This record gives sequence, structure tokens and C-alpha cells, in this order.
Amino acid sequence: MTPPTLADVAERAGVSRQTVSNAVNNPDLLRADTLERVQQAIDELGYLPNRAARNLRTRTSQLIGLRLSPVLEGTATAVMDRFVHALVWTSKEAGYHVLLFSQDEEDPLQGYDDLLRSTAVDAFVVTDTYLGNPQAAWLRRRRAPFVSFGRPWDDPDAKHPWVDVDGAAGTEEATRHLLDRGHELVAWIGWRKDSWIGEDRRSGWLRAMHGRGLSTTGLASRVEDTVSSGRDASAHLLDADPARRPTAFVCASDTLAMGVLGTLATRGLYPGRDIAVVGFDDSQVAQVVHPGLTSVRQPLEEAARLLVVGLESLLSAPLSPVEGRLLTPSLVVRGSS
Amino acid sequence: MTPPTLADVAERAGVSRQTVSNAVNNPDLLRADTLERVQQAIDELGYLPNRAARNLRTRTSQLIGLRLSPVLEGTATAVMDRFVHALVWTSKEAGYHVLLFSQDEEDPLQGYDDLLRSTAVDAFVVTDTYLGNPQAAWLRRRRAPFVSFGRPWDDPDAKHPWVDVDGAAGTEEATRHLLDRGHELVAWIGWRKDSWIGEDRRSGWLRAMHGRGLSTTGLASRVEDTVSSGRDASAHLLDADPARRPTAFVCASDTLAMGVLGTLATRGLYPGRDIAVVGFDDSQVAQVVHPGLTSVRQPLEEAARLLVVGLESLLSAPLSPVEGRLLTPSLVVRGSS
DNA sequence: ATGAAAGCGCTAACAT
DNA sequence: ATGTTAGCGCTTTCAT
Repeated sequence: MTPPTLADVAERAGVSRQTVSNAVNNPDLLRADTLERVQQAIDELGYLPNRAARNLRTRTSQLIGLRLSPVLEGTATAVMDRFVHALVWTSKEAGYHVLLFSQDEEDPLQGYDDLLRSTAVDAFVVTDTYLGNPQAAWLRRRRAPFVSFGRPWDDPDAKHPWVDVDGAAGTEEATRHLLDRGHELVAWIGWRKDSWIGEDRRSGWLRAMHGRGLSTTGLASRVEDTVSSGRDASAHLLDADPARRPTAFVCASDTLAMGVLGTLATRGLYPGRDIAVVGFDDSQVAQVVHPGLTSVRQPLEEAARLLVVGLESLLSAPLSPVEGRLLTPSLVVRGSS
Repeated sequence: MTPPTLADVAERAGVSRQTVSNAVNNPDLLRADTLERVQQAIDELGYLPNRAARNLRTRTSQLIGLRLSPVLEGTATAVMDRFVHALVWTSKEAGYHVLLFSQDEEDPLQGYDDLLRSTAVDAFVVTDTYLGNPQAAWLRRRRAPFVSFGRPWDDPDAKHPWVDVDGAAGTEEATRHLLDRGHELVAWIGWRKDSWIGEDRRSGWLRAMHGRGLSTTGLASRVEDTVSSGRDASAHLLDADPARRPTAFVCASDTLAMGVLGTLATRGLYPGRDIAVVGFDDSQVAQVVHPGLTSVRQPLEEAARLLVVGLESLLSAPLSPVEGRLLTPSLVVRGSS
């Protein structure tokens, strides 16, 4: 009924418990024939070390904590889904599992604190590094091992490994793509100024426009990340100055881009033919909407891989030099451009 | 540096370690003043029981295993995301965490087996109960505790708690909604016949149509779950018999519905005005596409809640009577109808 | 109501 | 190269 233990294997193989432990953890220490004998007993019994016992002894849990942020309905946020999957996959390769926990209403640090104090996880992957998020700083003070997906925007001397995607490079490529297709009046619909990620992405658009000597006057708009904001902003930009009516839109998110598509549909304009549109994140929405939304895709699989690498070095050598990695996203071109 | 232990608390409170354990697990056993003294020591030290030690002793892990299925790109599958979140949330309330693992390429049971043999999780939540999925049967043979989100379609004498959503009721409501709006030629675009879920959803459409004495001849189509299949199927249905040209489409998924919207866009038809469309799952896509896709929404939060309830009773009383629960989805009406 | 003793299954340190 | 000893932090008897 209960799974076999080290002792069961030892008895069957006619060796001591320690030898079995070595066979599992330090096979090099065993003589070839002993190892084989032990291995056979392990196979026959279907032995696998008891996690709780091993965790207690080694003071590790082989678990990585990840806080799941609430699902935002009404937006096109495909990132988390893909990222979680990539993280689970790469963690497995490294011998870790991912433990999910959720935000506590009143105290955002509660979940982290409890898991830490109960030694339930070895480390965290933090994903929300937006301005004012207290987690990173708090975890650092706590000396808790963690890596972050997202730059430590507000903390230049952060000492934890991080991986982020170069949003500016993404929007720059998107804008260049449109410019290459002959567009000159490429508008920007982004987020409010207090979003560093938003300003980062905006800067890529600016860079591309200015790089071609094009003026951006009257072509930008900063709004909330909702479909209706995108719809209103694009309608406004299209109606503002007839002489500088945008022929293309680059958006800070697929959500905003869907708003633009909405405006076009209302006006009988056809995306990709009459007006070009580019989104950000390559969400499912971008993939299934007609005629396909061109979008900037984040290399989440690579991000997850590098985060786990960072985690491993952090856990094996806590004082190793810290590094941040900036990944370049790619543009997925579809019908809308 | 290391977190405080039971012994630390005991020393500080001037009681034995056992008394501290009781204070945590059986506070009723302590005298009020002792309890308060211990509690104060706990608070001062920030003590939380070491998970590994507790797990070893109690032979539980307070962990629920959930296999994350691969993200299907190019489809509108919003279900998993919301479900995982709901599960994490309700699990927390019940004192459990969710451990994620991923599918092994060659052996789909590997992940389950390893976690079971290493006693890393207390139970599983199984989500893919489609035809031919060996997990449920395998877990049952293994006497592993699990609950499933999805009926045991192919196993009438399954003995595990399950929760599922009444797909037929959903499509029936969707179809009735269209009939109430004056449509009579309501077409169905669903999945291939070997999908029980697909046939279930299809039966709801049939029931609604026949309930109003309407013929379904030439109005149905069974295809793969891709956008292009939905596009092709709807185009075909619109072109087939002019006398029975559909004025509305009910689809087995939002993915298929997006294909229908694609066909409409190509032909200059306006969803909701010229042709009505209803999808299934209330994905993000349905929420952000213009002019909004009416869709059947699954009560995932309730499903997660009931699954955790089932899990608790399963783990506390393994021989308690098994129950299955069928939940009724709701229709979210948007511009497309 | 509180305490003492034992042991869950494993591995690190040491001995052989 | 293999075995012995000890103990990780906790909870479950059982005794007081």
C-alpha cells in the first residue's frame, strides 16, 4: 500500500541503506556491479525517494513558487499562459516543479512570506515588476532567492537575476515593418505615462520614426489598456487632422489593437488594405481574428529557460555575479499589415 | 538565518515542543492562558511549521497535482487559464497548493507516476477526460486519489468525483436565444463525431431546433477545431442551398466562431445584423473582437470549488460515496447576436 | 492540560 | 567501496 522505501531496496539488494542512497545520488561512488544490483532492486520495486523525507534532510523542496496574477477579462493577455507553460517545462528539465499560489487580497506579500517561512519553496519567479511593486524589494530584504521576469525598473542596484524582453526593439521592428511598406503616418497607441513598460515600447516607435526623419506630431495617444480605449483613440486620431491622418497604427498591446480593428470595422475600413495595424504580445486573439493581427511576439520559452538557469546558479552559488538578460522579440506578420 | 522551529517557540514560551504542536494543530487541548503564551511566542518569532517535516510525519503534502496541457496556438482556448486560477484560489482556501507538471513526450502517465511514487502530491485534478485518455483508468487502478473536471465519458462505473459543464444545455440556450430573436435557419458548426464533448454540445442545438419543430437538414457541419475550418464550413453552408441559407450560426467553440466571423468579414456581412454568431467558452477572443462574440460561458469558478470539495472528502474519507456534478453554463450575449 | 519518547524516510559525516 | 550513526522538524502515541 505504501511506496517502497530506501530500506526495502537495501534489503532486496543486500546492501545498506546508505549504499542505496549513494546509488541514487552519487552513483560514481559505487562499484559497477553493486550499482547494477541496487539499480535492479530499485527498478523491481519501483522505488522513488520520498519527497518529504528528502526535503527535510536536504532543506530544499525542489519547488519554485509562482504567483498567478488574476485573469484580466476583456483583455488579450496571452503572455502568462504561455510563460507558465514554458516555465513548467524548463523547470522540469532542471528537476524542479512549479508551485502556484494566488494573491492575498489585503496583503500582497502574504503568499510569499508564508511559503518562505514554511520552507515550502526554494525560490520564486516574480513576474510583476511594474513600478511600485513591493515584492522584489521585499524579497531582497528578506534575502529570499528569486529571479524576475521583467527588469527592476525602479531599482538600479537590484541584485537578483532577471530576464526581460526588449519592448522598444519590438515596437521599433513593428514600426520599421510598416515604414518599409510605404507608410509614413504611423500612429502610436500606448499606455499612460506612468507605465515604464509602456514608455519603453513607445520609445521604439519614436526611434523608428525619427530614424527615418519622420515627424510624430499628432500621431501619439496614451490611454488605458482596454479595447474601448483603443477604439476611441484610433477614431480620434483618424478624425483629427486630415492632412496627417494615420495610415497605420502600432499599439502597445493586442487589446488596444483590437480596439483599432473595431474602429475600422465600424467604418467599413479593411485592416491591412486600408489601414495597417500592429499589436503586441501575439495573443490568441491576434492569431484567430480576421484577417490576422500582426503582432510582436515575446520569446517566452527562452525567457523561462534563462530564468531557470539563473535560479539554478542562484541556488547553487548564492553569491555568484548577478546578471540581467534582455531578449529581442520577433514580429509575426499577418493580414492586418 | 534558518526559520524558527517548534523547539524555539517552546523554549521562548517555556513549554514543551509538544505543547506548541498542540497549540498549532489542536488548540482546544490547551488551557487558555497557555495557548495565549504560546501564540505570542509564535507571533514574535514568526513561526510557521516546516513543511517538509510536517509532510514527512503526516504523510501528506498539501499539494494538488495538475498537469498543464500544452498551449494550443491558433485557437481560442481561454478555459484552462481561468480554470487554473480558480483552482489555485479555492485550493488555497482549503489549505492546499497547486503543483504544476507537464506532459512527458513519450509516456503520458510518467508525470503522474513519478509524483505518486515520490509522494509529492496528495491528489490530482485531471482535466482531459476525452475519449481514449488513459489517465483516469490508470489512476483508478493505481488507487490514486483524483477528481476530474470532465465526465468519465467512456467509463460508466467510474468511482471518482467529477464535475463537468452541461455543454448541451449551453448550446440549447444559445440556440433558443437565436430562435427567440426570429432566426429559423440556425446552423451548427461542431467537431468531428469522435468527440463526445462535441456531440454533447451538438445535441443541445438539435434539441432546441426540434423543440420548435424546425428541421436541421443541411444545417450542420462537423469539422476540426481550427479557425480555417470554421471559415470554410460557414462559407459552404452559406453557399449550399439558397432556400435554406443559415441566418445564424451556433459553434462548438469560439475558435470556430472566429472562422465564421472571418467569412462574414470577407463577404462584407456584419455580424449581429446580417448574420448572427454564437461561440462557446467565452474566451478573451470573444470578449475583445468587434462587435463582441456572444458565447457560452462555463462556470469554472464553481467547478473548481466543487472539485476541491470532492478532493477534500476523498482525502478525508476515501470510501465516501462518489458523486458527479453537472453545472449549467450561461450565455453571454454580445454584438454578434 | 502538559510532557516524554519514538519515529516518519532520508542523507551528511564519519568510520571501516 | 560500503556500513554505522545521527539527526533534519514534526506529530502520534502514551504517560503523567
